[in-house]
Amino acid sequence: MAPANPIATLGYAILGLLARQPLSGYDVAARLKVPVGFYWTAHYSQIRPELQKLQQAGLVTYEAIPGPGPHSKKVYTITQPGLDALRAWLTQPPKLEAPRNELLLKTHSLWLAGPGEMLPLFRAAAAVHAEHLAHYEAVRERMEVKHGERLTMPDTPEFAEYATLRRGIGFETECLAWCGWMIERLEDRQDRG
Amino acid sequence: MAPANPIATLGYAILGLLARQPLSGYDVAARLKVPVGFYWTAHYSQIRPELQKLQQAGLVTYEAIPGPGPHSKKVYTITQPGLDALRAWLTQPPKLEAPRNELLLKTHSLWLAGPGEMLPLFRAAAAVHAEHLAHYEAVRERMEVKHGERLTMPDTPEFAEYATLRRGIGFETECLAWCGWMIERLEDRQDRG
DNA sequence: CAACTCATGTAATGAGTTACATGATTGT
DNA sequence: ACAATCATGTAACTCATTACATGAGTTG
Repeated sequence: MAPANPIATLGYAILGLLARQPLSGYDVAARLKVPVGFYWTAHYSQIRPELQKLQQAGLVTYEAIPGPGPHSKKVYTITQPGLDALRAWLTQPPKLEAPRNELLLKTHSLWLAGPGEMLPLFRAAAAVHAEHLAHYEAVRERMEVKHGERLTMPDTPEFAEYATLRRGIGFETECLAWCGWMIERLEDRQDRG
Repeated sequence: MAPANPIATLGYAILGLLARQPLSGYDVAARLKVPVGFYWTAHYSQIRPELQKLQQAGLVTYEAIPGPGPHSKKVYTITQPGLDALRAWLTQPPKLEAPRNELLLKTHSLWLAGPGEMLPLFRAAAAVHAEHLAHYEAVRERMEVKHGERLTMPDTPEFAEYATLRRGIGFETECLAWCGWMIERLEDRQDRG
């Protein structure tokens, strides 16, 4: 039988953020868009109940700061049991992801449509990947200038950030190359009629 | 207001399979493991109600073949309206995917653990990607030998298959390279103490 | 003054997983 | 005999998205 309140992966994602610094629920949501959003996303309405669970389990605490809005701002901080739980989860082998790529799904049926109809999809995808790549490369250069040698030391938060960034750059580069190949193939077909 | 019974992406994934050949529910599930499973997966208990919806919407029909088991085997075939719906969906811009990569999430917190604890994760991941890559490369060679020139013609199902395969190869290659870099970094740190 | 961001909260719906049950065929 | 595969079906559950509501502060 599984434990009564197993912590979901999202819970660990949140703990991972709070291990770096205390954050409000809104700030957690913002970081689950950028930069963590590249490999794990969640909406605020999903984050809220998860933070409550973590708090009830004693893995985080919060301090309510009376703010200007209708609700007081809650700043969450990770506790020692929270850090322990996060460390224990870290070394567990990750479960395989369920891949979901709608563009590839469409690609699998692209023989049903003409090249002219499908080209815009790949051009749009290429543009998005190019934009991401440019952004990541800019962040990378800033990091390399700012932190230098520290980015080769695996025991710093900066290295962890840099490592995920490298993965993002590799991923986007590969996507872009594939889109380029697809566009080439489709344009070639279009030209020949 | 959205239509009463909008077809989910999974529905189009199924239609895409049936556009190639008639299949039983079980066969659809099998193909949503391999080879479509690389970019879209689903369990049989999810596929079943989706097939029912498609059938009620007139996009597929089925023929019940009395089989040996307790239930008669149902072989589903796509209809003309089904093909039309699939073609219309094809050219719609795909919605952005919610990325979920647990290994990257752990990487983001790897500064909390020692290199010796994290190394097995990356070695295991590298092994899985190497295995996938070898498999894809084998399929690719078989396809290139068997179909040759046809793989450059975007209006054949073979090209569509080949195109998604190329994406898989690129993806796995990139994953492997990144895992290799991570292992190198962590081993280096471990050796120096 | 309209639009946007910060910041919390609720409700409803849809997507996806897990576990279970039935039963014939095929391979070890 | 036992396990695996083929093949369908049901129920309970968790995960995730969407839409909505409140209200202050900032920017063009």
